[in-house]
Amino acid sequence: MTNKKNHLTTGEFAKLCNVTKHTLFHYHDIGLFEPAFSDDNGYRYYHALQYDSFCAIAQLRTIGMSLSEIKAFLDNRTPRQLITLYQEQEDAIAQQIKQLKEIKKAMASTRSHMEQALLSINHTCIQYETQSRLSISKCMHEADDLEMTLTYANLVRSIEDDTLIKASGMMHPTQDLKNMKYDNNCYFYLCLAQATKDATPHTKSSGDYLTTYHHGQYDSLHLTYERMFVYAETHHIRLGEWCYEERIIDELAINTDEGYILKVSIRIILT
Amino acid sequence: MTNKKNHLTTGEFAKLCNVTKHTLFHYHDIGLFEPAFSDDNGYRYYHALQYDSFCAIAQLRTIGMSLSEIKAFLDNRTPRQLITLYQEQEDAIAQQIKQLKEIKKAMASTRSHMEQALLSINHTCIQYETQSRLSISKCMHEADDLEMTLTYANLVRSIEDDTLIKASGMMHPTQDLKNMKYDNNCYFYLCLAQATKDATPHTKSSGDYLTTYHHGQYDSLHLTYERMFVYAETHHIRLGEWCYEERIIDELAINTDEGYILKVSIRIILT
DNA sequence: TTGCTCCTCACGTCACGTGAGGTGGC
DNA sequence: TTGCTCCTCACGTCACGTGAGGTGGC
Repeated sequence: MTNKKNHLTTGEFAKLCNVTKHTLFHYHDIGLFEPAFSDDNGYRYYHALQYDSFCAIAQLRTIGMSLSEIKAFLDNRTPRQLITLYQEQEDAIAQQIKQLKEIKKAMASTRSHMEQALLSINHTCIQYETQSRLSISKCMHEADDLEMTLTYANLVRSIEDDTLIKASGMMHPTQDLKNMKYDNNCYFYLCLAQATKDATPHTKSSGDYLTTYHHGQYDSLHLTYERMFVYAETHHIRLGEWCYEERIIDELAINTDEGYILKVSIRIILT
Repeated sequence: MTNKKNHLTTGEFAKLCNVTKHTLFHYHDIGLFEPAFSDDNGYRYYHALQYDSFCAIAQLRTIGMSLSEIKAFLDNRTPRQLITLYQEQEDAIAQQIKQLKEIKKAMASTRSHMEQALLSINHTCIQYETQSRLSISKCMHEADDLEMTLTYANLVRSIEDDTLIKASGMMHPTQDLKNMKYDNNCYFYLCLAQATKDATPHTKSSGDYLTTYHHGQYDSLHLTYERMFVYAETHHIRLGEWCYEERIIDELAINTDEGYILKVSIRIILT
């Protein structure tokens, strides 16, 4: 039997590796990493040179591999295999970085919209917006809550899982709203980080938009539109075809009963 | 009691939300998200308008919050709270991106070192290297395996948890190696992504290095050094103070008994 | 009635963490 | 002997997933 003096107990080896004893127990249990030998009384003894081996496992853990993947990899390891693994990981990381950047950007944008919304209560102004491509739902006519929800949920499900939704809302034909038909020919839309193949596209063109942040319930939305139309008329502004209602402060920021904040915007046609 | 016709069963609502029924069961269990009402026979019924509420939870899940954190957040949600949360998340994401970039870069670098090592077997050449700052261990004299491991492990533990190790190895005084004293005054070193306060720094200066990829066991390393010293002498090359042995292909890529590949490099002093 | 859905246990997964209760070595 | 370490259960955590076995509605 190997001399115990040259070996480390579970506790000692764990301290060396900066993990708890239980991690070593677990790795032993699943056969991923075993002590150099065990005593008759069940005591585990690790050899100092096993440290390298443990570090290899720890390294693969940090890149997110599961213990069974690590076992499989180490059982068949070759320099070529490692090179391939790293190549794959680098690609995956590049993907992740891209995703994270998009998420971060979307959050910052949402934040700034929220800040603006909290400042400008029901106040109409003119804002410039850049062009954006929207994915839109099927057209809705006099839809009830259930149908609307189903339509919206279908739109959300139609996009790929890892596509980020940067903004969402509803759009109405301006003419219908002027005629006080609030549930005719309206669509849900999503503004996505990447364009999706499946969903129907709609281009929200760049330009100046007559903009109001609507605070409160949906049923007072018609008042906001009426104010905007009056504003347009008194200022001799011609309005574009579509009215966009974008969700700025919703369920995520506030309880349903307190009312959302919507950013209502209608393009200004230069005459 | 509310009319069932206007409501969705667990299965229907789950499909809408793109999750399994069990997710809804679980959220119900922990009181995170409950059906609009339950029937006498225990059937759960969800209202279409609850979809928004579910989406809020799903959104917070995608940014990595735990269910209890989500519950706590939603219980106290305000637009201000959300803005703060997003700000924190953005900072955290920026950190993550930085980390991922470093990991990716380190992997690519390791990969290219490995590729080179696999091509250049025991062949001596001259390579230019940029300056790097190394964190070094305490000095070792005639240390055995155990002491060496302890020293190396201490060095590794001395750096902060999230600091990436880009490369590691050992350095010897060139003079000692020339005198065939292979375990005098040698140090372990780590090349870190960020400089750490605690560890002792050592600067590996930029310049041309006499370089060999040593394949095989440690005990044949002296042969490699002898070859390098002969090469230096025949080419009238003056060598720098330190010899660096960097681990290129180790436990992670190959089984211990097959022997590592080390990159041995000694700076060339211009005369 | 058939076929589908609903329900509630109860146990599994993943990589350990956290004691409890008992033993062994210096 | 004291104080520390070692061990093995066994159960907990997290966010569900996976059946089993039974019931209910159209």
